[in-house]
Amino acid sequence: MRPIYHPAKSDLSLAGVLYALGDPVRLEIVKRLADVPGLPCAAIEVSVAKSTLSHHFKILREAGVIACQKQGTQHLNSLRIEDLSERFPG
Amino acid sequence: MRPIYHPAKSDLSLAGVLYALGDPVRLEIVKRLADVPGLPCAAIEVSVAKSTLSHHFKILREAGVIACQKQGTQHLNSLRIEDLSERFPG
DNA sequence: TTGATTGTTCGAAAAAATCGAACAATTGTT
DNA sequence: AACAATTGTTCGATTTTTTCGAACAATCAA
Repeated sequence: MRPIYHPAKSDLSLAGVLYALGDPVRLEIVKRLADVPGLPCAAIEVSVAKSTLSHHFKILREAGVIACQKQGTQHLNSLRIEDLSERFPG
Repeated sequence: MRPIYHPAKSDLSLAGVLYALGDPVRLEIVKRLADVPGLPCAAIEVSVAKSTLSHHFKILREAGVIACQKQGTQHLNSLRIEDLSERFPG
């Protein structure tokens, strides 16, 4: 089990973050996480295959929008709000 | 010469706008237009073919990020800042 | 061990982006 | 008018990205 990769705050790019947010499914994920932090992937009901959903989480994670932490069989996700607002004020 | 299509303010979607902004070339265009409103397409120097650049402007236009006005042979572009900030406060 | 749960990886199919060439509209020049 | 120059769009082909289902991996519980 390798550790899950997360980019450093200084590595986040605005285009990358906007790209990650610019998909209806991923935006929905972010909205849900904004309301309820710590959700596992499976708690998001969207109409895509689970492999696609996994891909969307990866995009969000690698863009620095969310952080992911393994707990048992599930992955708990939360927004990196602080990092994002410090890196891109406004 | 048909008129150029622009979506109504009420038709703008957040995912659509973020999608339009989530590309390095389009983000660069928006940054340029934020500094200098009224630029024609040709005034943006980016490393893509002009047909691709035309496509990027179309994406931005149809997402409601920019407005386009024909003047002679060129198309003058500007940001729809007011519409965007009213539609998506914050 | 066996089965259930949660999520990832893989290869193939579908969708979107990119390019160059051809085209269209307008302006200026002869 | 005719011609060329400028600005941008449209077209078809190629490349890249997204999506899916199936197989796989990791963890927990009985």
